[in-house]
Formats: sequence, C-alpha cells, structure tokens
Amino acid sequence: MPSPGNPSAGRPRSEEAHQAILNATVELLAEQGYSALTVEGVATRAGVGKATIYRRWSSKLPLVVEAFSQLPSLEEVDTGDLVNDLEKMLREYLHLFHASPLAAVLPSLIGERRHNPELSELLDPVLRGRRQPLNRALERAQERGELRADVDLELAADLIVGPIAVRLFFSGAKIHPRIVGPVVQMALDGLRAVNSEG
Amino acid sequence: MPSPGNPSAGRPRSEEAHQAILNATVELLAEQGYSALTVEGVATRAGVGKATIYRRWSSKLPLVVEAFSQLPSLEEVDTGDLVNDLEKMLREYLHLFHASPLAAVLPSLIGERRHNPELSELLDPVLRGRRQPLNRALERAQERGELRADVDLELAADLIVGPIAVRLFFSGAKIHPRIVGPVVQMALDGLRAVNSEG
DNA sequence: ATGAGAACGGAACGTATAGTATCGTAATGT
DNA sequence: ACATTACGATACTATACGTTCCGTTCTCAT
Repeated sequence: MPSPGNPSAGRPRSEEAHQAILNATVELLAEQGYSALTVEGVATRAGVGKATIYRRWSSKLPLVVEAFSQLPSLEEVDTGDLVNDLEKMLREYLHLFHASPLAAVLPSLIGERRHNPELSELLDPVLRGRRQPLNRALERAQERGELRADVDLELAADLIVGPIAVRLFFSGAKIHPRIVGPVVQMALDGLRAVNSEG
Repeated sequence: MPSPGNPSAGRPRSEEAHQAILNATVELLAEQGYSALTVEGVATRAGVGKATIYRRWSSKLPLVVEAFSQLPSLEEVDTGDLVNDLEKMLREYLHLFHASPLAAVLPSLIGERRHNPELSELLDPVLRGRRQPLNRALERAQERGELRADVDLELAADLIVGPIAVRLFFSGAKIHPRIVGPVVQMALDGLRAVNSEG
C-alpha cells in the first residue's frame, strides 16, 4: 500500500531510493528504449529490491510516466512579442528533446493510451501541463491584440508545434534550430491570412 | 527459413493461412492494442499453428509492420489545383485513420524505431511510401508554378501534415474534416508569405 | 532502553508470453 | 511410390512481470 495507516509510525520510505529508482529508469529508457526496460533492470541499476519499486508504483507504466514527467519542462518566455516568445520556447523545446533521448519514449506511451485508460489518466495531465507555456503565450498575444479574438488557440498551437513534432517523432531526424523561425512565421502568417478573410 | 531451397518441391505455403494471419493481427490490434497482442492469440484467431506464423515472419514485429502496411493507403489526387488536391487527400487521410483503429499502433512502432534498427529498416519504407501521394502533389504544384521553386517540399509536407498528425496521435481527439480546409490554407499562405520575402 | 510498525534489499515463486522444436499428417512435384 | 516441404498441435525453454516471503534496519512512542 502506498500510504501506511499511520504516517508517523515505522520506518519512513527512503527518498534516496525513490530518486535512485527514477534516475535508473530515465537512464535505462534513454539507453535501451521502452520495450527493453525491465523492472529488474531498474532495481539492479538503482541498487534496490523489486519490492521497493512496487511499493511505490503499482506497475511499470506509472513508473515510466513519473520518470517522464520529471524531465525538465519548458520555461515560460514573455518578451511581449509572440513571434519572439514562440521562437525562444520552440528552440528550447528542440534542445530538450535532442538532449534527452527519453523523449523517444513518448510515442510508445501515446500509442498505448488508447487501449489503456489507466495510462491515459496518468499521462494526460502531464502532457497538458507541458503545453501550458505555449498556450499562455498565445493567450497573452490575443489579449495584446497580436492575434484576433476569434483565433482558435488550440488550432494555433497544433499548427505551430505540429510540423516540429512530426519531424521529431516520425522522421526521427535531427532538426536545425534554424528551422524554428520560418515555421513560426509560416504558422502565424497562415493564421493571420485566414482570419483577415473572416 | 522463409525460402525453401527448392521452391518447386514439397507442399506450398498456404496463401489462405497467410491472409488469415494478417487479418487476425489487424483485428486483434484494433481490438486490444499493440502491447496486448500475443502471437498465440493471433494463431488461435487465425486457426493456425504458431510455427506457421514464425515460418513467415521472424518475430512479432515484422508481422505487425506487414499488417500495418496492408492498411489502405492514400489514393493520389490530381485535380490540377494544389489546395484542392491537399484538401481531398487529407480528408481521406483523416477518414482512413478514424475508420481503422489500427492506426493507434503507429506511435508504438515509431517509439521503438530509435532503439531497434531492424524495425527501422522494416517500417521506414512503409512510412515513406505513404507520404508519396502528398509529396507528388506538392511537386506537381511546384512544376505548375503554384509553389516557388525554392520552397522546401519536405518542410511544406511537415507543415501540412504536422498539425493534423499531432491532433490525431497526441491529443487523440476526433477531428472534424472541416478543419482540413483552414489548415491547408494556413500552411500554404504561410509558405507563400515567407517565400515572397526571399 | 524497549518494543511496535513499516520499509529495506534479496530471493523465491506463479503466471504469461516469445520463440524453438518435435510430433504425425497433408499436399505438392518428380 | 517417394522425397520434400508445409500444416496444426503440442511440449518445451527462457525471460520478465508482479507477488510474497524472509531476516534486517530504521523511526517513533512509551
């Protein structure tokens, strides 16, 4: 059971072990990918018994999700100019994904979500949270009048992230940060063009 | 061994069993997802022995890739107008993916590609082939002068497919075909805007 | 101090599945 | 007829998830 009946009784859970497990999970995911990840491997790498892992996470999946959610996320950028904000954040986004091979796990998780409600409940909030800085930048731009009030912000976000995400996950190719500028420009120009027609 | 020494000796492989195996794979993937797919399950559903499966596919992965590649692909559309071509094809694309839950498998496969060269070699040609109709439409438009010669067609394809792919795989939400028009318009307007600046 | 409670690492266990091997049988070409 | 190969069925090996026990260690309450 995750929470003992009396929290101030008995030996407390080792925070050290907790972090060692998460770190080992991240390392092994990066090295060998998701399907090659074994709980035994994590336990060995972390210097921990399997029971210690299952005491904290009900199965491999929640462990992976928590390890994933520990990845550094986007920092919010607010320069007062939408293009600037988006370019900076997307460059950072690229950097994060190139620097951490753990990102390769995301498609695996996504793929299983549809048939695994438990995973969906675990993963969806994490994904939503990661898009927040982008959404907020778009909202601010809308408030400033940089984007018209009737622009669909979710569509805008997909339009901006989509091309980069597709390259990142599907083609698997490294992406020059240089590409971010044109992509943002195109997306915004496209949005403006459509909206100025109604 | 997949190819016997003398192809015209002995009992020939049953084409019926071959198709039954692929069909069973497709059905089970659609019903239960990738991680729940078992070779025994496929064999049972197909009314076939496991050996018959392993005689044709070296492991579960190639089987899944071939089942996936059997999905109906995009038909090429050539109306003489790029926007028209793209809208028609993307609507068909959406229809295909909404109609066949097997599409949910793609992210799983994509996720494992990075750490599995064998899978990469199997899957990459299939993915490339599926983008062909889109690429060809863009090439034709470029020849007609509808797109400038210096437009990066790969980037253009990512710009167009990206937003829809992200919604399809990541947000997992159903997508109104109505959204295709604006997305294509935005992407192309964006491309033109950037290119007319240099 | 001492004892209760809980987590610790380690190891054994049960179940499920990938993949291999072997059975007797069925189908094809020579 | 005979050689050859595939067939479905079944048993088998190896691996890995997840559970359960062990003796030990840590922390708090008394």
